[in-house]
Amino acid sequence: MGENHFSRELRLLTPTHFEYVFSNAIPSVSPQLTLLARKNDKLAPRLGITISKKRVKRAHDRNRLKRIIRESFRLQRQVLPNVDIVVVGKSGLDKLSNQELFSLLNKLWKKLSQRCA
RNA sequence: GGAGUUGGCCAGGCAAUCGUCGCUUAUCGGGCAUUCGUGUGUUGAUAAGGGGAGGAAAGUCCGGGCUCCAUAGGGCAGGGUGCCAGGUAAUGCCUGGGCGGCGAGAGCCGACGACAAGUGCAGCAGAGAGCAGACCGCCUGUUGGUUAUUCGUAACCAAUCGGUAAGGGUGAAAGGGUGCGGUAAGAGCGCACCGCGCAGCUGGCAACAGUUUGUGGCAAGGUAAACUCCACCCGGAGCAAGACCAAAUAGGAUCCCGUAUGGCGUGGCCCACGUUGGGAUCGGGUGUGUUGCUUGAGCCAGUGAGUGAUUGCUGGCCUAGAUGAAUGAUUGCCCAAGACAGAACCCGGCUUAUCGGCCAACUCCGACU
RNA sequence: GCGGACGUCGUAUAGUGGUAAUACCUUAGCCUUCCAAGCUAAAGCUGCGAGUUCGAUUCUCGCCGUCCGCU
Repeated sequence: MGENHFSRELRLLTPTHFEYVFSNAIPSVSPQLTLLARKNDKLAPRLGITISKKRVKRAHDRNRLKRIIRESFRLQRQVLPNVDIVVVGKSGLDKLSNQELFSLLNKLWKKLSQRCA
């Protein structure tokens, strides 16, 4: 297995996982995105994404945003501590270009790893 | 060459690196089940191979398949469709035809049955709006007045009893059109032509068309996306349907109602059919399990039938199946510079969004031969 | 994914084919020393696009938006 893989162990899969994060989270906020994190007992960080239909209307855009968030997480995974992260999309998220979203996420990952360290 | 109409097709490409979801094969390791054992099944990791969104995947507006309720049966209610014929699993779709409208043409558009069955509706304006109606006007008569007079009356004015649908005016709409006759003035009152209805005949499966036929006699005004009538169609719910596994809408406790001409069984009511209690609360326990899930009214090619939609036969092909949900990111090159946009049970249509490009057939205009 | 309901002044609601109504709000005036209350007046709406009709908020169709229910 390569170093930058992204398999099912690295995702939040069930509502109980999400509840765990929401109940006691360390935030990292920007106008378009909110990141919530909480330390887990695993050996790697895990990612969950919520973007509601109300915030981003088109399925096509929701898929695009989720792909880019996953891709960014995959590339920055080695830098992150062992935490569960939930990415919450907000209104206006679909206005960002791919480049803008990547740089925004990089900032937020760094902020999170500082706070959780 | 320009302008246009119709039908069909494509939906950026290539390379490198990293990554994602199924499938197949191989290797490795562990657990479980089974076996005396080899082994087999299941599961995990790695590697390789091959596959992985659309023409609209969208809206959910129709029609079906499939599943459960009864094998979905009868009636009422309700809803839908609406020129004719054909196609289809079926349709509100498609094809061909008819009729009407638009266009110079190729072509395009049309909820296009019935108001000479019944009931209703039409504000304001206007005299009158429904087996109509007299405001102005036109005309006969009567009465009164004035003028003229051949003393019989005549003309004009006013009032009034009537007649009249030609003209004016109102309105979205005022009960055929033109001409001649006719009349006090008029009028389908009569006649001619045109238009219209009904019947016959001819052509056509039919819608409908034609008619040098007969007849009516000018009505039967408009409106059915008003009720309604006529013809045809429709049982309800939806994969969060449903099925399987485990104790699993279970089993248990308490209370209330009911005890059969009753209750329940899925979505209006009655019948019929099936079944035999129903409801509330408490307590306990528990899945984001497996399946349904992709081979299908499937696609491609050839050929036969048909004007066509479509369909018969033969051969070939397998082309997403996720379940917090997969096609992406970065870089480089090329060009016509990339729009709208992401499957969630599956098909057939319709509608809506959409950068551009290609092909075929046809129409009109111009030039040349 | 499936099913259902609703769009009328800034807000909450009426309106069954003929000039779109009511209350609060807003603005102006009167009243008051001033404010509030009260009185008077004004302004401001049928989600969008087609169709039927003489005429559409109303009837029909298509879009757009909002809300609700079903693991």
